[in-house]
Amino acid sequence: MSDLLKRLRERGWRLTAQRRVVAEVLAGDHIHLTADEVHARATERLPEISRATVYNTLGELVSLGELLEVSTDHRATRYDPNARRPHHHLLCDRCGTIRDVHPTGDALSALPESERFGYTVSGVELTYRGICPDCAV
Amino acid sequence: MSDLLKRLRERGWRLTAQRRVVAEVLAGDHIHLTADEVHARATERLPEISRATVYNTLGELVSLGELLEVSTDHRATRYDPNARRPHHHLLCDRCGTIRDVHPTGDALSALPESERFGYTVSGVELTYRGICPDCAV
DNA sequence: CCCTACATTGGACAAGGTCTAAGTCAAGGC
DNA sequence: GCCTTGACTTAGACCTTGTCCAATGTAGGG
Repeated sequence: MSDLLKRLRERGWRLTAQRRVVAEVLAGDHIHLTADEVHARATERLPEISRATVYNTLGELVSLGELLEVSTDHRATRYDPNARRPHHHLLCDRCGTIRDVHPTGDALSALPESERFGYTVSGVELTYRGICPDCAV
Repeated sequence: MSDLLKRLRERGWRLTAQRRVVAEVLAGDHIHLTADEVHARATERLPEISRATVYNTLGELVSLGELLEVSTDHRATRYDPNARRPHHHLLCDRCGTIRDVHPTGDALSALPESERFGYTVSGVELTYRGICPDCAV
């Protein structure tokens, strides 16, 4: 966490209370909050933080490569703090819970040249779908 | 296309002019329209069709398994008529164009038991990202 | 400790999508 | 062929998510 803040400082980030709180709220594994959830949790620690600042900060962290946007459905975008460790997602179709997973193999090389249509392919996202243990009752 | 309408009729779908037009608009390969685009094209053939009906019809086709929702970014959901033929997607990060692709291998079996967290895994989506030839200039 | 460029704020705005109440019509029964 | 009825459609209000802006506040270098 303090690593993150240090890295950002080195890149010229001005360290404000708001930005620190947003970074704190996002720390951890299997964390995939929406912007509004981030705002709600940030408000607990810093009541006067505004929605606009949360959106701004999330956007900055995404462009700095510290945060990943995950859009699993037509609802709110979720933010994934594990941008520095590559991984994929396992999603519960009932409750929407997301887990980080690490499949074997290399999905990128599974796309043959003939299926690339002239695109320069730079990455691949895998989203596994299923029902989580809590919803399986 | 008439196959689709026939299948739906057998499942108790009442066949209206609006539903027929929506189905017609979605026919074809590499078609990934947003709801508003569907509405715009449907309006050309049936000027009085409403937005609500387009949304209703798209939603019904999705639950019937005839249509796939694709949410690649934080923008409008796109609808993919190739739900009956399994495939994945290749997406241009600049202009958002989507192509249907068929990678080799079985991504489902690439997720080991230890990474399933007790979920019943039923499917997997692959989204390749890159730059399309038109944007590569 | 001051200055200033950068950050934050609240509220207006926009896009995508859902809901409702009232009117319309497909299709089965006669 | 016509009636009936419950499913379908409609317009528009409304909700949620996200963006933008002008005014205000403040981190951090000098």
